[in-house]
Amino acid sequence: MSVSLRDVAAKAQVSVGTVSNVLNRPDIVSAITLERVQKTIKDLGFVPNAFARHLRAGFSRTLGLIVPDVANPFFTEVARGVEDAASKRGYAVFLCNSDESANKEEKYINVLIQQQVRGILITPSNRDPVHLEALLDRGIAVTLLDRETKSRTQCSVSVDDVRGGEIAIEYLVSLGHTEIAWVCGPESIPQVSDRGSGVANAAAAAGISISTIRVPLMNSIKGEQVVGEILSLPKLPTAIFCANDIVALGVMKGLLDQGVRIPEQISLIGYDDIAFAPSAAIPLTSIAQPAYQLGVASAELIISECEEGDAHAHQQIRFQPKLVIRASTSKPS
Amino acid sequence: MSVSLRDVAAKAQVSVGTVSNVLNRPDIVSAITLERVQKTIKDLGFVPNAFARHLRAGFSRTLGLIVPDVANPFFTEVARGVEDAASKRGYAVFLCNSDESANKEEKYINVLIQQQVRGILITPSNRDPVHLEALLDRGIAVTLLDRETKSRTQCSVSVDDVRGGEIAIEYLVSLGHTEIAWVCGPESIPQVSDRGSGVANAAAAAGISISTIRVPLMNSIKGEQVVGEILSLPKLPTAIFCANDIVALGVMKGLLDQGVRIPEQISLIGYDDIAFAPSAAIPLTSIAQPAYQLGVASAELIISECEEGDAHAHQQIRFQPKLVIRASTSKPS
DNA sequence: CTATTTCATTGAACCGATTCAGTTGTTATA
DNA sequence: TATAACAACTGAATCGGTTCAATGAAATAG
Repeated sequence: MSVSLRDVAAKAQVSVGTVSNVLNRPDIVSAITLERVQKTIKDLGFVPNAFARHLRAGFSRTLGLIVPDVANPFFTEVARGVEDAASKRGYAVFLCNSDESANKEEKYINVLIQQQVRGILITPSNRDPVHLEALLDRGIAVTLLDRETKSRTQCSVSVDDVRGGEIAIEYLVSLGHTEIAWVCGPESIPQVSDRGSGVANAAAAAGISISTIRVPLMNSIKGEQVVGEILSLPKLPTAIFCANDIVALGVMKGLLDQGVRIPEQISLIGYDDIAFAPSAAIPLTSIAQPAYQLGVASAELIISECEEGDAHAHQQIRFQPKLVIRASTSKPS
Repeated sequence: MSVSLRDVAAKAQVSVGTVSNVLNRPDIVSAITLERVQKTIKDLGFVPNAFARHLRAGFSRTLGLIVPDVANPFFTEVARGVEDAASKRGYAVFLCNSDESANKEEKYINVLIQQQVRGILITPSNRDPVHLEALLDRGIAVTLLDRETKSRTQCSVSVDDVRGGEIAIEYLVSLGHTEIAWVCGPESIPQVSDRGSGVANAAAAAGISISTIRVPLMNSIKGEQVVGEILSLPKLPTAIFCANDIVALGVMKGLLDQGVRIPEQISLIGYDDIAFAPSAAIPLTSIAQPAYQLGVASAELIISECEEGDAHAHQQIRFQPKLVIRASTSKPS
């Protein structure tokens, strides 16, 4: 069935040790043997068994990536970054989807331990992930993704969500808006609460008060449904900031259906700058996050931790979000 | 560092064989020993090393899934289906992104061989994937995903794209449209060419001719840009069928920007029924594919192939697409 | 011409879980 | 009482690469 290193050794008339050396330290093998063995490897179609290799080595060249929602374009971009960076360094990646459930998260962590992954990149569902500490005892590196650690025992790569919230509000204020609504999801989602803090900071700095409207789920249907509530606020807002683009697009549709003109009557700004934002009915102003780079940075960080060992210093990398201005925002009339 | 089965055996004062039996055939172990060993396993935090287990067994409980584009909502849904079904049967899944490149595809196949996956689910980039045959010799099951096989040596799970094209055109014809434009991508993409065949079939059956407009990339920007070309066709179409929803949303934006009313002046229909379709500026009529079920079915199929061995009969499962009618289509005026 | 170093190669031990022939102890059958 | 049948458990062999002390051969030094 499968060709083993021993088969190659027999066919090439050398010892198993030599074949192993051809694979791992070709420089110490004589040119003539090297060539003969390499030819045999090709002829037999030999592919080394990663299990056996890493069983002996005690560690693998595999990473685990656990995200709360692969369907979210932000995380697919992150995943692409992780994959690209990892495969450049010869690592394979298990992509797991926790669906925001701590249960599924724990289950996947267990699977990844069984698979002997070298490191785990994770966006934990709850704020204080105690169970991750156990991984370090097992010699599995852990890097937090899109979350910041207080503990200094691990690396993290995140985007400054507080600043993102500030940027959005500061921009609206700079345009002259004073009646602003903040449409967000459940406070339990760290991104939501951080962006909310940014909103509060900027509002305080500008000396204005901002109405908060909460949707139970961050999808476009809920965004559309919440428009009625927005339009019946005691003071009609001249600008709306949504916690993500999907919700913002729902709100946009709801407003347009009600005959509200964007941005003339109400300005609208989203978060994430998803690929579809420029092609929305009204091209959407949004806060962009460097999702791909986030993935690349986290993969490189964890791989360096795996390979440098004790020489590795834990780092907390924090990216800055960026305002992308399109047609959905303007001065209030 | 890591706790091995031998450590558990020593601590619990039994042989390694007994500990193994506790894990794999608990019924043949006496109740008292069973309990003692299980307690020890918990105390030591022992997690079996999948490498060693499968090195011995000769096969793993891991699958590989290779898709052309994880960012495409269709494939993320498929992936969710695969993951859910696989993890229900105790299998882990490597998710790989080939980016439509045969090169990357080959590279990932190699990685998956090294990881000793039991089976590979793949949407191959080219129509005739010769290199996949080699996997069968290695004892790795292969199932085609969203592609059909002519060869009877493997399973496949697909959606009838030809029928999908027919359904869309038949529906438009039934509304009374006779001037229809078909906006599609490169002919090299199998989905595009199959849907195109369906369009041609239905057009022939209805005795009408349909203008084909091709975009080089299937994204919404290209969709928006192609609107000029559509509006300058010798005969202005009363309906447009797009090869996927993303392109359709671009076309929708382009039309609305030009002041064209949808569906009064032009009806619009997409393909895939992505989550955002109902929330588009004009809710989009689309052809839905059972993406999640596609994933579940393919995972179950390949796992049964892995476990039944020779008893397994290769199957070609083909799902039917479904028309979802929303506000973007109506009778021509 | 021997002594020492260098270079290429060998082959057995090892990683950790599984498997199975074999051992021990207990209970049912003739 | 002898014997068969069975249950519970043992421990060495095994899977396929990797590693490293040991070996042999050739090159260089004394």
